[in-house]
Amino acid sequence: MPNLSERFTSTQLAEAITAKRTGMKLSLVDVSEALSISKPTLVKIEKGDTNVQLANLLKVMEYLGLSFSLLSDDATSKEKTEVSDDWY
Amino acid sequence: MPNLSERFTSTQLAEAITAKRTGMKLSLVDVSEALSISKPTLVKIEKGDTNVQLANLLKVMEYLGLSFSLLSDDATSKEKTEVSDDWY
DNA sequence: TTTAAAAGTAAATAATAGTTAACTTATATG
DNA sequence: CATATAAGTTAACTATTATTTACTTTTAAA
Repeated sequence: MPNLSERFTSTQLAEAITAKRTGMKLSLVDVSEALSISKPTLVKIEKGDTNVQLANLLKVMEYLGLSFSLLSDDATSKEKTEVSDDWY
Repeated sequence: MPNLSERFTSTQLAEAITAKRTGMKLSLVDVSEALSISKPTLVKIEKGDTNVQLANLLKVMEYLGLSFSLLSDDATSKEKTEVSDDWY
């Protein structure tokens, strides 16, 4: 059973993107051309550089079928809790 | 029971950030000064504008105790699955 | 209602990410 | 090995985001 409350670091995110892209047999140029972003920018994203536009990261993730869910450190409990619509 | 496979949109992320900040009784200026980012940038983030630096978003999230987990659309199943270390 | 604090906006400038084009390693594969 | 494809890098230039400062609007409390 996967640990659903695991935080993701930007490095892990970058690794997951590369893994998903290569698993889909897509080259950097395949993806960069499909999304109209440059290869150096895509390389930055896959290196875990956080000095990139959020919009570019989201385009890449959507194209590869990756998405986020959000976790909130809850001060009142020891566990991190999933943020849902009725959370706030 | 929270739905752990729920995708988050950038709008929902923005709303969660504002909710967490106000819940912590912090003003925009409190956060922007603590993180050395400008108030207009923080407002952009809280409006769900994705044309912001990932680094700035992550700083805000970390400060407020929010983090991501990653979901992968798995082509072989109907469910989205959590990305874990042994996923790729 | 007056005041103060916070939220939100705007415009000019500064800072920096993104693009392009070319080049250099790597990694297969015939 | 030789060749082709992909990965990764670099530098000059362009495009865009971030900052600063100031202002307007909203909210809430006295």
